[in-house]
Parts: sequence; structure tokens; C-alpha cells
Amino acid sequence: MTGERPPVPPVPLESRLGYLLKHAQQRLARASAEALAPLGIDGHELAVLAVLAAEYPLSQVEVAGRLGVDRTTMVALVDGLEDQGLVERRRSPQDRRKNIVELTPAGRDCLDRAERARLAMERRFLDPLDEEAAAALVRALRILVAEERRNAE
Amino acid sequence: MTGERPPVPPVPLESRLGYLLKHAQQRLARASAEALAPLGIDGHELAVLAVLAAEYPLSQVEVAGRLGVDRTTMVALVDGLEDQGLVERRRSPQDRRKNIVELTPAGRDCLDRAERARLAMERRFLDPLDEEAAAALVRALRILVAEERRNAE
DNA sequence: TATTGTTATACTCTATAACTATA
DNA sequence: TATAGTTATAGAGTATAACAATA
Repeated sequence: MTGERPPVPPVPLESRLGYLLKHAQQRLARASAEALAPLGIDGHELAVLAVLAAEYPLSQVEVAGRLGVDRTTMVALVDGLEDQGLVERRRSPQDRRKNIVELTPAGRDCLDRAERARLAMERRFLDPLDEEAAAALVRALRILVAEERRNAE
Repeated sequence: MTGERPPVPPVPLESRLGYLLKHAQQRLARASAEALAPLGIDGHELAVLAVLAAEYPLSQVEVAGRLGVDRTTMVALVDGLEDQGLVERRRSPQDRRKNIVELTPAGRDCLDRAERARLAMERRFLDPLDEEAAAALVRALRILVAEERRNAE
């Protein structure tokens, strides 16, 4: 009933870290979806393209590992990208169990435009902050996320 | 010659705002669940208790509006809290369509302890940041979330 | 007619198990 | 025996539609 709904409330909610992080994340997710929609991909697919452009060759599990998603989730992701002609699967000659996932020229082109769209979107998202505040936000998030990885061991 | 030596360009994932916000949020959500588990409630339920303590009287839709959740979601939330004896429903005499949701003494007590647990959890979460960085993070998130509400109109 | 609470339904995301083919 | 890809299934979480009671 309430498609995208922003809460109306000035209760002490906005002093809660959980509320703030969740809603900031949701707002960014919506902005990301909007920015990428014209390119026919979503944030997960963009992440796959970016990983493939950064390292080669990678199999499906390897890409999944880089992104922290399950290998079963990876299947549908690669399916979608392959249907759009952005990547291709080919069996690894060294280990025929593995699917090497390869960017096509169309995939590189899409990645290029998607990265521009993402950067523009992030700038708009951070626009209400001055430069120093935006930098401080990113710095803080990096430290907290790095902590997540440390604790995971 | 098959890339046994990956140049290890650690994919710029952690420079992506979407990645950072999502993982920070997930880490906090896990910490929150752990901190509240001993009290038998989750973050959503705590938020309901807090809203009820801050404003009175509130009907189910009104609480839902404060929290930005759907009124259909509110039903199960209040069900759970009522089963635990933390809130009670009573028909509003002014408008018999409305269920006024009321904190019980046990609900107040639970809220009190849960708030303490949440504050301690947030302090632990922010521990890797110095005081100034933590304050800057919260300030930035507040601005961004307030912006979400402005744009939603 | 519109709103509140409710139920039932559907849809998304994710996790798990199991199957195959390869190693 | 273990690993890679795949499929199917089940479980949260959430959105949508519809209904009864009330305004």
C-alpha cells in the first residue's frame, strides 16, 4: 500500500544508529536502482562486471567469493548478464568443472557507462554534505566495514 | 601462464558507497540482534516500544507511520508484543476503528533494559572510531536521512 | 466513500540440500 | 573424496488486494 515510504516521524528515531544506517542504505539503494535502470542492470550485476574487469580470468565461484555472495546466487546473476550479452561463459581447459566468466565488448561498454552513472549518483547522494563531511562519512564507514572483516576471523 | 599470479587489484569494492553502507548496516543489524536477543525482542519491536513511550495515545496506523512500516506489518508486530505482555490493545472510545496500543509495566521495563543494551551495543559498534569521527558519522547520516524525507514529498 | 485492523496472497532474497560432471 | 555449476525448495521479509467494522 505504501510503495516507497519515507517515515513522517520526528520521534527520537533519528538519533538511533540503526534507523539512520538502514534508511541511508535504503535511500542509496533506490538511487542506485534508478541510476542504473536505463542501462538495464542492477547494482549486483554492476559489481560482477567491475570484478571481472579488475581480474582475469575468474570462475563463477571466484567472482562469488570476491563479492561475498553464494555460488548458487551467482548462477542467476551470470544468467542475466549472459542473456544481455554482457558476459560469456566458457569452460576452463585447465579444469573443466570451472566456468570462466568473460566480459564481452558490450559488457565493457556497459560497465563504463554504469560506473559513470554510479559516480554521478553518489555525488548527488552526498550533495547535502559539504566536502569534509562527505569524506568523513566515507572514512568512518571504511573503518567500520574493515572491522567487520577483522571480527569475522 | 594462466593467471596463477593475480595482480590482486583488490577490486575497489570498499570505495563504493553502496558496498560500505550495506555492510555497515548489516554489521549493525547483527550486533543489534545479538544485544537484544536476551530480552526476547528484536529491533523492530524495540522501535515500537520506544515510539509508544514517546507519544500517547497512538493507534496502530499511527505507530506504523512513525516507523515507516506498513499497517499490515504492524499487526504481526503488535501481536508479538502483546503475546509477551509488553503492550495491550484497546479500542479507542473516540473512534472505534482504532486500536490504541499501550505499554504495560512489563513493556516499560523491557524498553528500559533494551535501551541500555542498545546504547552499549552502539558504543561497541562505534568503538573503532575516535569520538570526533563517530560524531561526524552520525551527523552525516542524519542529514542524508532528513534529505530522504524532503525528497519524498 | 474513506479509514482501521485484519487476513490471505504474492513476490523478493537468501540459505540449504541435492544432483551432475569433473578432479 | 572434494569441488564447480546447477536446480529445487524453504524460509524470512515485505508489498498488494480484499474484507468487515466503523466513520
